[in-house]
Amino acid sequence: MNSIRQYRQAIGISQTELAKRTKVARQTINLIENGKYNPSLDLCIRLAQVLGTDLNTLFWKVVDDD
Amino acid sequence: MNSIRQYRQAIGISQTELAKRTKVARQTINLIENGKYNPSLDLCIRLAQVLGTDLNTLFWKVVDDD
DNA sequence: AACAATTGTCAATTATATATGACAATTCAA
DNA sequence: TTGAATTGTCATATATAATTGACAATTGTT
Repeated sequence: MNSIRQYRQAIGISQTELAKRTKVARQTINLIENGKYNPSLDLCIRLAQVLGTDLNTLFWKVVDDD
Repeated sequence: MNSIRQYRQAIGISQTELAKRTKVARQTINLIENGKYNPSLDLCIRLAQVLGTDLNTLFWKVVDDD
């Protein structure tokens, strides 16, 4: 689905630590990693910044149309 | 702020039409164009698709750090 | 000037993202 | 195999995204 977990583990931090750095609750991170909901743009941007990547890489799924 | 209005006008459609195509209320489009709030990721993705662009182009503001 | 289409905005409501606290399940090192 | 850290999940509460309807302000056309 999305690749937040992989980026998080790549920098070796826990959900708790990622939550702290992006200023949300740990449960929010958990739900997002498990694809259970739909974060706000602001949070997506904070996630991308903290994970050292960008919006497209984290959230843009190319849909091929044939 | 963001460049949704420019992309919308580039394809020559009204807020009402963009709202219809992204399946939200016109007021929602208006608020987003005027930077008054924080859309959901799902909506950001629909906007990027309808406007023929991508998340980074619409919403990723590069912060230079020096 | 008059009219139509578009945009800005307000108030009230509904849907849902996010918070908080708590606890069970799992993973992993001692 | 015990215990600590991490993760999954539940229930309740709060903040805010998004809807609906309506109307004023603006822009564009004839």
